[in-house]
Amino acid sequence: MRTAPTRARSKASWLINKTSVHAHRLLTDAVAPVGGHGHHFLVLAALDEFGAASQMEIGQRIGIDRSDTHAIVNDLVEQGFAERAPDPEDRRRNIITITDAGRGRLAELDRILERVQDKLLGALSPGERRQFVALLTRVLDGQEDR
Amino acid sequence: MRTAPTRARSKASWLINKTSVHAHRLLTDAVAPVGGHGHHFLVLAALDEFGAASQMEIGQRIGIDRSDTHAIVNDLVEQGFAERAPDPEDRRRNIITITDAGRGRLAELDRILERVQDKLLGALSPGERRQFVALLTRVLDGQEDR
DNA sequence: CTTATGTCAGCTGAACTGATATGA
DNA sequence: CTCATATCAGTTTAGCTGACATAA
Repeated sequence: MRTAPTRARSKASWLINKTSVHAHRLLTDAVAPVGGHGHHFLVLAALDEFGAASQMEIGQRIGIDRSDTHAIVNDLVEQGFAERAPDPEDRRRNIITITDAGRGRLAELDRILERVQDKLLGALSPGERRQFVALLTRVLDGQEDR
Repeated sequence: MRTAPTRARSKASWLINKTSVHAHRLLTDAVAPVGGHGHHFLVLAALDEFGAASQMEIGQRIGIDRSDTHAIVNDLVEQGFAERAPDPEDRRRNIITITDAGRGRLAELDRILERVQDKLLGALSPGERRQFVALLTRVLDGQEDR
């Protein structure tokens, strides 16, 4: 069954929004059993990839609000996946560091997200998936360079 | 500037969600001056393309909740873009019909969305846009056939 | 003084849930 | 009785805004 009128289907913005709803649901469903939200993965991934950072930096890297970064870091610290310490060089800042437990958690989330990816892109061949991700990345970059 | 860690970037679900936020903002910004929301376009488009329908049918066609369909149809009726009348054959139902004013509004929204599309996919060539939409459509269809 | 960072409280819109009334 | 449809009220969550304290 076609779930939408073809003229609406031709609008990429609608397609993206709808797909995003599915993606989000797949992700939250997959992550729920281990407790935690999608943003936890992003923050841990940023810490693992770029090293310890201030909350401001983390938020900018992954494109989330500083208020939300604050809350997520709180969660991670509470669960022992990250540590928050004042920056001796700039006492306005907190330096956030990923712990060993955090790296373990990250690996776990990574596996989960890999499965989500498979479910989401199940209709595409490996080559098409790469193409799709490449196109999406360019679209997103185009938006963020505004 | 890269706005996200590469390992997170490699997750299509994150890319889609982020792009969706941009798309949504572009759309609401573009539609705001004429008053109305993105869903108004979808409902009008569905009515124009498939003809008068019950609210249930409309909601299913464009994939939105019955409660929200109700509210949107209220708006459209209030603005004179659609009419709601009881179905003589099944008095549980309302038959929603698009008006001439509604068709005019639809054309207007269509032009606006075309410009949104251009802004959103500005980084892609015409051929790439077609490819992108085709891939997105297949991903979405794959999700909806669950 | 201005600016950057962190923290907190609250707002808004989207998607959804549950309850209810009515009619098939 | 059940099921489908419409309506309404309320929940949840993401993304965001504004205010404020602290320190550069």
